[in-house]
Amino acid sequence: MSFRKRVYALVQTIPLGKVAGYGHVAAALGSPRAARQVGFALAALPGGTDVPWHRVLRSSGHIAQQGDPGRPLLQRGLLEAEGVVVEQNRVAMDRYGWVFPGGASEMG
DNA sequence: GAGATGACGGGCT
DNA sequence: AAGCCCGCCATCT
Repeated sequence: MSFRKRVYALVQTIPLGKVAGYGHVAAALGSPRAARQVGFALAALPGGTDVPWHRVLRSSGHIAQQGDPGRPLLQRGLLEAEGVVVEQNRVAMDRYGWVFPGGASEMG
């Protein structure tokens, strides 16, 4: 099982209408500093995958850019299609920010 | 085995 | 508050 495979398996656990950050995904995989690789793995995803890659954004809720202006544009449409409100290529991580199970260390 | 790259993330000004 | 720069880790060659 490669790092990328873990990414695909993990993002598939993101519920509809929610989003997550690359760093959060990487951290959930054991490499909180491998945020780049999360995107690297998602970038390798083909068209028509079973992986909800569009539910993965930057740490600030911003949509990433890949050089292809169509990718972030599609992501924006998919998010809105799920009920996620996007403003200026940004979503309210405060409202749609998904948190992976197992690392539930909220206190208070 | 080593070098180069990239859907990121945080600090400074 | 917004923009620029380097470092990080895994993948590809």
